Amino acid sequence: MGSIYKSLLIIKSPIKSFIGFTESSISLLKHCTNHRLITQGQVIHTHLYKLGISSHRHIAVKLLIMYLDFKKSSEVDQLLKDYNTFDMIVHNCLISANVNWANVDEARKLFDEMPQRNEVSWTALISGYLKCGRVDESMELFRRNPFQNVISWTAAISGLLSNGMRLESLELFLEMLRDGVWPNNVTFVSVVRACTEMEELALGVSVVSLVVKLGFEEDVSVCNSLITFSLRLGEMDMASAIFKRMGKRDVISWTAILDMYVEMGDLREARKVFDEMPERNEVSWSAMISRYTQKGYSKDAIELFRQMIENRINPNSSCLSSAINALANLKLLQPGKTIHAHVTKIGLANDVFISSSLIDLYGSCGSPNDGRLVFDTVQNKNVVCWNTLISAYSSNGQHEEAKKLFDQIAVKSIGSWNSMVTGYLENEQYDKVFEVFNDMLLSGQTPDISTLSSVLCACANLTSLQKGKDIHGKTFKLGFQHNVFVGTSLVDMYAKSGDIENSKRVFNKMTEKNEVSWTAMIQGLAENGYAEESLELFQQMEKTTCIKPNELILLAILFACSHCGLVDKGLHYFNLMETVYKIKPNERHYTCVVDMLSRSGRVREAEDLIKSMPCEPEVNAWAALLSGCKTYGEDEIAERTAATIQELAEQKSGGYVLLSNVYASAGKWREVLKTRKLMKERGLKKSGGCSWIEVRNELHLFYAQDASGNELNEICGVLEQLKYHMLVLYEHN
DNA sequence: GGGGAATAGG
Repeated sequence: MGSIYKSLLIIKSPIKSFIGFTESSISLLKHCTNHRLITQGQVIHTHLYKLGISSHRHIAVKLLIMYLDFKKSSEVDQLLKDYNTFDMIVHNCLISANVNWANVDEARKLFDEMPQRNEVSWTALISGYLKCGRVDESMELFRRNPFQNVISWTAAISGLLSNGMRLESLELFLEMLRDGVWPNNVTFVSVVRACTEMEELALGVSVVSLVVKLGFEEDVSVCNSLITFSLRLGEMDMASAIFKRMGKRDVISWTAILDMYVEMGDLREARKVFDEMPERNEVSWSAMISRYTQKGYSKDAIELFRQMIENRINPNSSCLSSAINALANLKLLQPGKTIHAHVTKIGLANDVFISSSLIDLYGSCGSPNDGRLVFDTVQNKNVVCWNTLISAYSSNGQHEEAKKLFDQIAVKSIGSWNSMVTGYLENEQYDKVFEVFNDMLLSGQTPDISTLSSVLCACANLTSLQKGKDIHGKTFKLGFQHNVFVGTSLVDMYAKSGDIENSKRVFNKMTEKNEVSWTAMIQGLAENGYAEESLELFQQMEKTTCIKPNELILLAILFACSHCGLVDKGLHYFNLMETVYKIKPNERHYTCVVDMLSRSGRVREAEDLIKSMPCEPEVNAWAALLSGCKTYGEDEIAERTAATIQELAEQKSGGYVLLSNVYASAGKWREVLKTRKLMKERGLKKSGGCSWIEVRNELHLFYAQDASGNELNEICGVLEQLKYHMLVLYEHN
């Protein structure tokens, strides 16, 4: 960036004639075109005009290209007027400009008009057809091209590749070799990309030998594409070997190797490369920022984005969308809105990547309707925009809107289906999860890892073992049985359904286990009463892996100790939490310990703990304490605790529910009714309850809020009768 | 004047 301003100063300075001035002007104009520096380009134009050389043939062509690229039609018209010979070069410029604007038909008209054409005219049109997917027309032209050279071959090879015709492009490459045309560095770049996309390791290696034979092993671009090839095929050693023996490296080489460390899961090393890179451009910044976001380090991503702005690097659309994603993860609406405003200002509001990130941001921050506003302004919506808005609606419980959108999508992607599935899952509407899943299978869409994990999660929550087993079967059919996400979901599903044997079986067979997998198994064992095994597994995890215990694992451990009467062991782990594991116990951990102490009769200690808590105790903690008091006859503490619960009940709906449950368990039905009535009067609502039954492998769910009209009356009638019977029974006893 | 390599949303 700095160099262009210096060069501009030279032009402005009185030294107007030096050797190579024309060449300098041309490269400056090229620079302005490539970097979209329109104002600077115009300044240069004015100076060249004043110097009387703006109509110099080579300069005029560059000016024409620049204005064509900036779509400045009046300037283009003026130049064409000045440039009185409307020759082949001008024609070629106009053809390639039209190709860039996706006006290939206009380009064809110009091509047909030409009295004389050269290799450039042909190649421009051949690649023009390929760019808009009109392969047949392009190939027809390619076969008729009288000026076939390495460039037109390369154009066809890479064009076929970008149309997804990988095999055809490689066949064309072989044909080219048979024709006796030698590939150059650009050809190799395209061919290596074809091998990458086909994941053809052997073929790629033989291409490498050809690269060496023809002396391109020192070419930076070729090496860069070979690094990417190695990375995509998981050959990390090969990638770093190529990088190490490169005599010359550029930003792209460095960015590619940075990505290698990220792929290997070593973000710290990636950051080291990033910090040590001799040169960074917006793509390098963007790579680092987007990877931080993807791996869940949203705060680091935002921090890097801030530094980038401070360093006056212009963020590109990838960067902006990653930054917005990071903000969405952190639910930071206000800064997100600032970027939204900025994006609108610089004219990127229409970018599909940025727009879908914005939709996601508004959805994550609870404003799906603002996401809708963004959605409506996007001109070229793609399926991701649709899916993101669906997720935004459904994760905020607006299922009708989500469904309406979903039905409007003409060509649904796997993501569209998954958005619906995840939406219902998040809102605990498990029957809908199965409904969508069945529709999906009927439509012919194959589920992916995400779908199966979600559906298994629904099975786990419904403890529907039969359905879970069906899905387990499907994972084998689809070849996902070794996937870590699917495996973890299966472990969780079997554990939650009480089938601990199968849970263990799946866990032991898993080839890759992550933190979540271990958590699911440890938790599963603890909650199914296998406290000792759970503790053993925990110790095994600490010994054999480098996974650090998380909040949930420790909760499971405390739970296990509590239910097994291992009070001292439980207290031991509780004390290790902050000192060794560096995890601050939350209210749920405290509840567990309070419960543990109360159950074992150490009621006074339990009360002391609850009172010393740095966070607000859960109602459950008080309830555990109260039941401990009852068991061990600690009337004095019981009285205090009951008063506290009564007090809490005044503030929270959960308190009343708890209170009524406490009364219910004591058989005080009149008190229960009184509490319920009190809740109603105070406008407190119990959070939506849900129940279900499984009849002939079909799930039927009932929601508390679902019941309406006659159904509700019917249910209420039954309830009233039940209540009456209970009262009568109680009074008689 | 024509061909290409690194980053990117659900």
